[in-house]
Amino acid sequence: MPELPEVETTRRGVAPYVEGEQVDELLVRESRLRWPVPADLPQLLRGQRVLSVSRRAKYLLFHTAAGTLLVHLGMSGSLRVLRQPIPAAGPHDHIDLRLSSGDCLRFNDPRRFGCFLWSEPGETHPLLAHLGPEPLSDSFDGLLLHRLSRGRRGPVKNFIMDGRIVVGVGNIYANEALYLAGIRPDRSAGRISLARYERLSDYIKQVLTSAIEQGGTTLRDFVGGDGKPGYFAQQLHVYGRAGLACKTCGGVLREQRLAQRSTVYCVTCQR
DNA sequence: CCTCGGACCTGGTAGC
DNA sequence: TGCTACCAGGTCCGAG
Repeated sequence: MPELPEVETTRRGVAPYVEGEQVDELLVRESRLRWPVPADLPQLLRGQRVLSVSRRAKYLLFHTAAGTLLVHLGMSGSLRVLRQPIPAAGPHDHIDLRLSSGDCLRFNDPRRFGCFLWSEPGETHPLLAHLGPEPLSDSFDGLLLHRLSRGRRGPVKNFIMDGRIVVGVGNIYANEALYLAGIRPDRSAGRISLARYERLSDYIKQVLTSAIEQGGTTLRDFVGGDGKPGYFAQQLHVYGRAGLACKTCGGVLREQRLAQRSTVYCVTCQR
């Protein structure tokens, strides 16, 4: 599920239940995630108070005085808050974080592309060391995209999905933002003007912001029973609509694979 | 440095 | 109904 908006929605959903609480136990049922869960992670976390939950790119960061727990949801991961009585773990419920309140933060991830890692106080985890700016921050704009794209020949869609350029732009929103900006996904990044990059950065911000706002309507799902984080009720213009009519011109939306990812665009409205 | 393809996994669905 | 092939919201890594 997790594009940036859903990770942020998860953060907002779990933070009220986790912040200020002490970790009673980290229960690891399956340690074979994208990277092995460190064997000493339960010991490192036990008794620690979670001071805050923040987000960097698509990583959730649980800060404690002893260090920071890094969580990534990969392609299929989710975190849910469970209240007492805590239901039995089901398939793919790999990790439980038991809190002193009696609540439980449960990690489920069928594909196991997610991760639970640790970083010591004051050190930047290697996975976070070379990340680009947050898309919703002021340091991300068209000027940055224009500057970093000079000389690059690869498709602009790959460029904006490169976490070293800007983080958090996943496949769905890359497709959507390029459509809204009127830019063909396969155009060379280095041959796009500053004006068009300003338009593109604006739409990236807009589409992520509105998706986060809509994600906010599903917060209760993180506490409740079946816990399927709702998919964004967001109106998608192109993603998943190959072969259907462009909402602007009525033409048939075309599909192409870029970097092995499904890419949908309108040949008329995107140049 | 840049770009590309493969890799890691499981589950759902389309097609035969 | 059953089997197979392909696809899926991410992103790291190594080869060229």
